[in-house]
Amino acid sequence: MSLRHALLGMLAYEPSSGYDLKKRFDGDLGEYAWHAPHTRIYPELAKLADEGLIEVAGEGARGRRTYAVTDAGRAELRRWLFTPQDEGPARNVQVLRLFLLSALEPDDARQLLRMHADDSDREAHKLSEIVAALDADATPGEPPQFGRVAAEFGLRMHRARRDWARWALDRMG
Amino acid sequence: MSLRHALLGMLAYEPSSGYDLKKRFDGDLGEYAWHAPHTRIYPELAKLADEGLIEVAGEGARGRRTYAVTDAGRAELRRWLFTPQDEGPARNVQVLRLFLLSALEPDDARQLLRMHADDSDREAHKLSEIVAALDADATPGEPPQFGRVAAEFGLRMHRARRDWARWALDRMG
DNA sequence: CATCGCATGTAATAGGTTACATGATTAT
DNA sequence: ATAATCATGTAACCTATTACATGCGATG
Repeated sequence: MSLRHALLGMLAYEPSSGYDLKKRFDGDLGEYAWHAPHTRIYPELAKLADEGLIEVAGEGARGRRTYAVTDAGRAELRRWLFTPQDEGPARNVQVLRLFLLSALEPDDARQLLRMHADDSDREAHKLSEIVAALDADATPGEPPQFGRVAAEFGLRMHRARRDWARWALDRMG
Repeated sequence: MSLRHALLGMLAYEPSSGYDLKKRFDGDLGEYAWHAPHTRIYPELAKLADEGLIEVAGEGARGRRTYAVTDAGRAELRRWLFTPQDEGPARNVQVLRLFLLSALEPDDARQLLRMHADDSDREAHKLSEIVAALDADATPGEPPQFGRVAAEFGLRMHRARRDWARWALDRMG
């Protein structure tokens, strides 16, 4: 279960309320990395607090509770991040689709590969624009900008997928 | 939910029993693409049969039921494969870990990136050996071997991740 | 006749989604 | 005033994991 670690990580970065975290899940983080609705966030925060991994750091208007990680929480986050990926069971729709290509007629398979290639190409362009915008805003000599680093990851993944699909098409003749 | 489509796809490839499918999930498919335990396979097969997407094509010893896709099932599979990925909510542990790098001290982040790089390098080597073995066995002029194509995908993904991690390390100084 | 693999199932629990609900504050 | 947004919650339902269970058939 990664939700708890996503929450720990975000709280380690800065103390936040459930509502703050929900907004982050609605943004980049939720789009590319991990998503959760508020109905899962709040109970999980309660559980984490119960286990002493986070604590209420302040209360605000409208019942707002700001949480912060405890030392135990920070240790758990580090432990998780440094545990070489057990990965759990595979859940990769993209790769699944590849495996299922073999259930299709060759013509259908080719058409699908072309779709994959186009799709990745579009995503790669989208990301390269994001990357360019981030680079334009960056002040030189700054400490590592992790959004930039994650975007680069996505960019490279999509390019690799595009190139792979083209390679496969080429190979099928 | 992709399990139903995984099952449809495998049955479209060849009629099988729940037990046969379970074994496929325990192999390559389950390791790289999608995993499911038998306790999810059987109920899902029952549901698919109920909806008329598959049907019992034969019964064997020990209560064995062999299922085959119906025309409706084949149509649903095609529809799904050709629907440009709605993808559903993000669930990507790897990318999540990247986002959470920002919650760590720079030294820790560097160390983790090095772990990522080494990890991917190891996986890439593993896959390149598999690919080499597949290529050695291949008879030239054969129709597309999809296992080979899927392996190539994995290989390229790992290489891209490795190169990305090295790029990130380089960028952090 | 014992053991292993085949073949399917139930039950308990946990994790995740969707719909519905509510009250407080800020902005217009 | 009124609407928008902040902020949290309940309940019903579905999906997934894990542990436990059972009986048949082939092999030695």
